Amino acid sequence: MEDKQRYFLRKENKLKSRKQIDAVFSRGKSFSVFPFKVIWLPANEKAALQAGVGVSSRNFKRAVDRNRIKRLMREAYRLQKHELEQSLQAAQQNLSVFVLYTGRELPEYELVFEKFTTILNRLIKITDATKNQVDS
RNA sequence: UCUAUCAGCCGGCUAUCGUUCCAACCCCGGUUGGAAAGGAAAGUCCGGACAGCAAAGGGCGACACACCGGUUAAGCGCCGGCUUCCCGCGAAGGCGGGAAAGAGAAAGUGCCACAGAAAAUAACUACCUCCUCAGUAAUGUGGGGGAAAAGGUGAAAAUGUGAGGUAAAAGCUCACGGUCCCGGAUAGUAAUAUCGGGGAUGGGUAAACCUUGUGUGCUGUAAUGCCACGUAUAUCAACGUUCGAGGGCGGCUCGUCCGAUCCCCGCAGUAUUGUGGGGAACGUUGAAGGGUAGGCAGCAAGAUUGUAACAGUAAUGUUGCAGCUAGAUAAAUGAUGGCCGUUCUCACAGUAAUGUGAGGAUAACAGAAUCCGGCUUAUGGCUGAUAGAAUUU
Repeated sequence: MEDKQRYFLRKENKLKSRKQIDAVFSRGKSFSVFPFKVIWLPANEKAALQAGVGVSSRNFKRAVDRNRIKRLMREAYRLQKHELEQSLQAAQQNLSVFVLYTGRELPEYELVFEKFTTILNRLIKITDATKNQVDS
């Protein structure tokens, strides 16, 4: 059969530069999948897909809780992002995504995993739609 | 068994998928190996290291500190001692524990709730005395003065007791005390204690202003140094132009800004040239502005960690031996399982200790961001030591 799918999440796949993040926030479009808010921008100079996660320190005062949520989000993203990558490759597009947690309570891992499935599906739909626009 | 204090530790092994850094290897983005949060990493409250800027000297102001000695790189920390106050024990000398907002109230100003006549230039009642009036008188009315000894109030009422003294009294005088000041002896490094001498007799409050003494330049690792990149006769003002092409500003960079020099014009001269003016270029200062926010160093071997011995009442120090122990930057150290251990609940067996099975939990407070020494705050469980209390034998 085919090779086993690898689930990397390296430095190159993360949205790290302050400039890039500011660009995503100022020019990107967004949608919500409670308790998450997704901001995306169909452009990226450095890689095909870069993603970042964030938690407001207004809702979570302690750094321990913020770290926990960000770790859960990264884990859920890491295990499910390969489909989005394939679809991007097919559409020949680059994408920057930033996911914010807007809830006020500590989430369970199962919930985060589920919600990320729907988030990634919507992103795939969006890329397919833009692809069709380009084609037509 | 419970409470308090101190010290130590926070599960172990393993599977799958991953993260950051380091090293090695090669097919150059993969493989293998190693390392990867805390006692508070927190608050940013003190003190330093390190770095940059500033800097003649003095005064005013502001802020901090305030018994003594030791300790330390340093400190408002820590250790030991002194004084005062509080609590307990004791017949007492004293002992044990705790706290201190521990310089000055005799430089000045202010304030002192309620109660009380009055809270600081004390006369309400009661006391003494003088005058007036009434009355034979005792005495009483009104007014003046003396007087802090008595009363009650209060956290606090003008230094306590006794004697003299007086119309009544009063440190008014005397004796013994208390408190404060000055100078002395003894003990102690000193704070201070004890003893004796002289003088004074002023209520409290400085966590009221204040006074005295001592100390303090400012900013912080986004410090700071270096590299790369960006744009190109492309801002304005002032002053200026030689031995060499850089300097300065900003977190960084560009640009503004300027020089050597170059160009143009006038005048003198045949000419090299001299001189004057203008422009460009550039230097310094100031004002205003655009872009970028990437990389490296700082940045991980140190007032280092563990341990032993020695010195010291202790804080702490010295020496020996062993070890290397996170370095991210939208910020790594994780997610999901399994077994063992610990613990809780239920069921069964057993007099009981306990055993078996099923189910649950696996910890609280909390996440490095330049690094150390402290302080403060948040904190569940287990183990050990010490002290106290209760119960059983």
